[in-house]
Amino acid sequence: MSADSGTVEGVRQRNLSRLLRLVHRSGPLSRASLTEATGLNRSTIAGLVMELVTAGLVEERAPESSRRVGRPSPIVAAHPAVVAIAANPEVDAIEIAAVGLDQRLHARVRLPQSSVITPLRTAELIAEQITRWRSAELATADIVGIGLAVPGLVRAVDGLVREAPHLGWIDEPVRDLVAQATGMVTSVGNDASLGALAEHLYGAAVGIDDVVYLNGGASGIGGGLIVHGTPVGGVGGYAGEFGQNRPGIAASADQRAPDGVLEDEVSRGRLLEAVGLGQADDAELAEALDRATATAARDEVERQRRILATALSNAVNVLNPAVVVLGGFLAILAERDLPGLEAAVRAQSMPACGEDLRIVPAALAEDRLLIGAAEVVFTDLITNRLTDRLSSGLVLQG
Amino acid sequence: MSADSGTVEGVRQRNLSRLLRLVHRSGPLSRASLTEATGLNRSTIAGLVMELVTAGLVEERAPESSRRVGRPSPIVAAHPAVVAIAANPEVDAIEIAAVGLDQRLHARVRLPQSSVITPLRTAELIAEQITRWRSAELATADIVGIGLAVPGLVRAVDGLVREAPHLGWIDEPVRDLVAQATGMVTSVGNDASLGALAEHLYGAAVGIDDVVYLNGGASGIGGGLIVHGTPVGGVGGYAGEFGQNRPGIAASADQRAPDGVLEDEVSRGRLLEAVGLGQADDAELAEALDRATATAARDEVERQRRILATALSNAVNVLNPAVVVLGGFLAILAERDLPGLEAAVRAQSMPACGEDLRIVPAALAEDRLLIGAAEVVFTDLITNRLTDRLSSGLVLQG
DNA sequence: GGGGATTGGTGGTCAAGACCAACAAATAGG
DNA sequence: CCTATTTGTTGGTCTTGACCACCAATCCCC
Repeated sequence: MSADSGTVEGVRQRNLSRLLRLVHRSGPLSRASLTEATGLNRSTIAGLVMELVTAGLVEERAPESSRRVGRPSPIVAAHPAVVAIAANPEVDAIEIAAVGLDQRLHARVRLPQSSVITPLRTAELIAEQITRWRSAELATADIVGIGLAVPGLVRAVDGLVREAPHLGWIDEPVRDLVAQATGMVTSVGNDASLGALAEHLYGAAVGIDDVVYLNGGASGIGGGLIVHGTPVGGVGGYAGEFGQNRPGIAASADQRAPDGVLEDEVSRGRLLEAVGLGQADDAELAEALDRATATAARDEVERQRRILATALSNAVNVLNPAVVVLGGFLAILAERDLPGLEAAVRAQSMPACGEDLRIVPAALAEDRLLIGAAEVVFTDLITNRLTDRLSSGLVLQG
Repeated sequence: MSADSGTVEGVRQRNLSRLLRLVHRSGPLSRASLTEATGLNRSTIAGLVMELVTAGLVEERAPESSRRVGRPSPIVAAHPAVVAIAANPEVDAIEIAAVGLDQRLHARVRLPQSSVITPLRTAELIAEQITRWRSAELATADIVGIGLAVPGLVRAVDGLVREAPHLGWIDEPVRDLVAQATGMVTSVGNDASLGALAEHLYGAAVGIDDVVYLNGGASGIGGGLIVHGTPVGGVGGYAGEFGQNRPGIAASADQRAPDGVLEDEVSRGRLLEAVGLGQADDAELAEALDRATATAARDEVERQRRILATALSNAVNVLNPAVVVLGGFLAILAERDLPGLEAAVRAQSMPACGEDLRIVPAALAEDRLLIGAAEVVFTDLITNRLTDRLSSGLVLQG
């Protein structure tokens, strides 16, 4: 409301946002490159940067030796003290991290839990961890908000966790609980959607505006969409649930679960079973699959790849993405023969849709969920909460 | 380039666009309601409206008797002379219309063709029709561009028709051909995507930001997506090809085409066959289905509805739309028991995704394709080409 | 070490656009 | 006919950014 988009003051807001977004996403940039990227005047850039510096959001550093003619341009970087707290509650543990506006991971802990974590306990643990960090790693930090990645359906409007089967949560007002416990602005999102966001911004799909992301975890298959460069939520914010789709299965012999959904057929559990493992992490699973000589194991891999290919084709036909990013055990399945999978998907898609398509494994490690959760906080800060940070520079008038 | 988004001049551009978009989409509005809708100052609105009036894009009319206290506010309406030409080439005919910025259909013809129309012939026919109209219905009209709705895959960047199986077109530079023949700005889009756009703006999904649209025609099933209130194209612009998806079919007895795609199973042809008709339009088909007593016909309807429900569920899980709009024979299938179809879709979707979902038949008649095609022209005009229309009002300074 | 090139800093001017306040116009209702 | 209310109209103000000129800083290359 205060930053009317139609008014002249709004221009400055937008330009400040553009600048901050640039240095946040692209990393440290010289002032010269900022003028080039934005098309604004040198003096304008100088003023905008100064405002961001005084707001404590950005830092200017001595220029690097650029190996170029001319006066070196100072480097503008995100202020290292600005951080967001990201958290990811799981069945057996909760992971909490402090992610910097400069894309650095300032701190990170994994707090194992003896029993399944509750929403209230989640809020408590986050609050405790923040106070602990505040007197140590984050003593000088400027915490701008909290982002949660929850393995379940999250209603976008109010951060209510509708259902997190893995955690046993139903209709839990997680956002409000955490906000109350910490007194900080909090946002909650679906873990897979946040993974998609992270891969889009910093991972395997950087610069790609149309992305389909599927992640294979122990509990099933989740996913997220990027359309026009922005994450897709749908009305409720529940979009991306590829795992619940009913896949077309060409050969009926390939079907294991009658009337089952994708994650019943393409599952980590079935892969573990096929190689005779009880529990294993992704690396162990990949290795076991590499070693496996039994035809049963290989057949299971091929079966799952066939079904996955059809499921991906359906998504490709509808969304025509430039890139499909696969994470978790789906990446393992894919990487056993990436061109083969691409070919299989192309064969079942509209030819034109297949042309521009690339299938790639996820590039970010497990902290992609935390990065994505933090990113939501930063996006909110940059686009909506900038005005509040820009303290009164109006004294000059007197 | 000229209208930098970060500069002050861009503000006026955006405000002019907002105003014009409002009167175009919402119809005639009083100046008072424009100030309320935009939050801009009265005097600002006056200036903006005047600029649009002098540009010939908008008209001011005497105020209506508002039955309210106070000075009556003049009505701002889209200028009735501003029109876009919309065309829709089909197998046996080409349909051409002149759609007004005021949402009126100024003129419309259907030109039957003895043989399948070629791209070149399409361009010629459009050009001829325009010259014909120019000396009659559109004598005083201000034609701002041409929009084509093509039943096939259209590459977004250059308007190349990659493949229109129905017309036998492959890699035809339709946009350039039409632009050359007419000398006018031309845009080309997939017919179903344009139908989705029309339903979103003026039809069954007005005000809904997340829409899935499926249209059942004689040649198959096409579709379009609206996400965040804007049409989704994907990288190439081929998004929305639901018909090529491989549906999950729960009961193998329901399968007719082995390894077939959705439009092989759910098809107008199979319905006609089931009721023993050779050719029929949608009304006749609906009536025949109503009359049909043979269990074979009813079974076929139920079979197609089952498969359609699964296909819709898949889309609902991934996109979490607020509304699914069904057109063509899919509307006939759906309307035989709309709550039943909704229930079937809900049963196969994530519960949360199903909650906010409504399934509705398309509200616009067959001209929805033409409306959508014209809309693309208007959107381009409003967002990109406004600058060119605003002729030099700089004389006042002297 | 000097010349050329690029960029930052400062100070000032200029144009553009939106806002604001006061006034005029037009209407309903008494 | 008069008043209250709403809205158009007008002229002035404020903020913002562009542009310019000049100087200083720093680097590459000769």
